[in-house]
Amino acid sequence: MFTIGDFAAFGQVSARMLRHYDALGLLRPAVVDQATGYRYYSADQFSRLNRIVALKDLGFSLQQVGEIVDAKLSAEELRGMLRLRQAQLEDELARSAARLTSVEARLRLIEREGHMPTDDVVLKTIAATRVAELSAISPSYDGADIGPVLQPLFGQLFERLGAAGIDPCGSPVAYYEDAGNETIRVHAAVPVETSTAADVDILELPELTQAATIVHQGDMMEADRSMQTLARWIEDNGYRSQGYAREVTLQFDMDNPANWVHEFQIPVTRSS
Amino acid sequence: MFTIGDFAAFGQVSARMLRHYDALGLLRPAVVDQATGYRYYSADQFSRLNRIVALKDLGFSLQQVGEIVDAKLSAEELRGMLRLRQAQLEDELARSAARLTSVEARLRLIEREGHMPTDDVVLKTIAATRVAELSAISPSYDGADIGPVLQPLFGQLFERLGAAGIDPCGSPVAYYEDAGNETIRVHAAVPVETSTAADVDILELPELTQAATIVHQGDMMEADRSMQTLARWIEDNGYRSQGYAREVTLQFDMDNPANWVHEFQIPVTRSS
DNA sequence: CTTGACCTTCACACTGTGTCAAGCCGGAAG
DNA sequence: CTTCCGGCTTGACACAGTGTGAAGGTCAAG
Repeated sequence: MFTIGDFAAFGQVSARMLRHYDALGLLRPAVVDQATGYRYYSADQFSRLNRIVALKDLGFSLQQVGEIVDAKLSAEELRGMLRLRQAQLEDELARSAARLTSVEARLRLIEREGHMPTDDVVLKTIAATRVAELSAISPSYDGADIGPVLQPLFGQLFERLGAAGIDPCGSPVAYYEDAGNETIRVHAAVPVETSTAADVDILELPELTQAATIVHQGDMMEADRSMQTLARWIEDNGYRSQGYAREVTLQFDMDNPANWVHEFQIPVTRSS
Repeated sequence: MFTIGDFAAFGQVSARMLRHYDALGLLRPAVVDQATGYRYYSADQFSRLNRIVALKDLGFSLQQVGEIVDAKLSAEELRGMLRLRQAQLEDELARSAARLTSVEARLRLIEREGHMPTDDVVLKTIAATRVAELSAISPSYDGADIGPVLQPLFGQLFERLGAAGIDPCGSPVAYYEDAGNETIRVHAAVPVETSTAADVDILELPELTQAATIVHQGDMMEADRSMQTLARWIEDNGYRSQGYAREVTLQFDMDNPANWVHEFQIPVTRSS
């Protein structure tokens, strides 16, 4: 017979936990003194304690541990749980590795620049969106060329939507495609509910399962700065860009570009 | 200006969390309507939100995130935190990998035997212990040879301790060393507080930083079964044994070996 | 009998997040 | 202008596993 303290010390758990297991019915003391309430454990209960500890160390919850040790599960169910746990652990492993890469990237960055970045890149999922859009050709990828094409395009888009009585239901999005001969096709889009409209193209922007995003504040002439931060992040964190970037306009001020806020989104995949 | 719902949807967090961050002072809405209490966020707050999310994704706690984004930390402290986090992540990674190995080992075992083992191996740390001991030579490692040497040895040990008025303060431990010529030296030890004694050897059993342990119930003649389970576990889980095993007697019944309970402890290290 | 170590129960704390309930508010439709 | 729905507010409870502390009873040794 062991007192709770002795049993705990030998079993590498705290007495607190033994009481907890008792309360959960996971491991009942062999004897409880009726008068004093003292718990006493027998030596052969170490087996059960060890099963519990072993299972818990595998990362199962106490409830799952309970189901497993009390053999409420068939071998088949058990296999299932273990496989599930295996998958979870593989996932966890990948996630930890990615975090580690990110932390290391940040350390490198801090060594290089002497401070932490204030514009932070975030990985997110962007849902598919139905948009109304217009497009046009710009002579180059240069911000100085794109602006004069894009802005009137948005003007026209909103004008036509207004005329058709269609309301935008989200923030405007711009994106670009190679159009050959060094030119690019500029798309001005805005989320809508309707699926038909006369003067504008209605289409579905596909989901981006994983997109690296950064918020850019200020004039689009300085977009390069943010795009470079983004590009470096993607490389440093072990991703590869895949497809065209999108620019979401979060705040627009006709008079003062310094007040603009955009989010850049680049679809990425893990590079192996 | 974004309502909490819009801000949340775009920032990939829940409105619940934004309220939480508000309460923590981590991210205050740009405007709170005094009359209604409605929170309104400005577009440029996405930067801060993203910093928070990025840091949180690195695995920092909200409190740490708060310290970091509010720049209460020098670059040096920041580096420190990142390094610490890096170490933690490496640790986590190793732990996850070990768990994964264990889960896989268990799956193999279940495939092989059709059920889960009921005797579970647990990895633990065993603290250094001061013991009083006697030793003798046994002709072989065979249980049939060891028993007749060990039992009288323990008898003698307890007798001498009793005569010297020294009380054991823990469970008896046996261990074995090669003594050349196929023989082994058998040690019978028991923890004590004193550091001097006449008739017995007093020494310190070294700490076992990592020991694979299993509880064996019943006669020591069947110890092989448990030892084999232990050996297989060590191999399957990517460890290597290192040094001599110890047997701790947790329950002893003079008359009925079936009631005996022992724990076997084998020091191990991760095999690369 | 006293003392000190150990036991009892009960309760609160942490972290990050979900969810529920009761009630107010904003905007659109009738 | 009313009515209605969806979104907002606060407050609370919950989860899982563990630590900690208080208030009080018990065991064993001196």
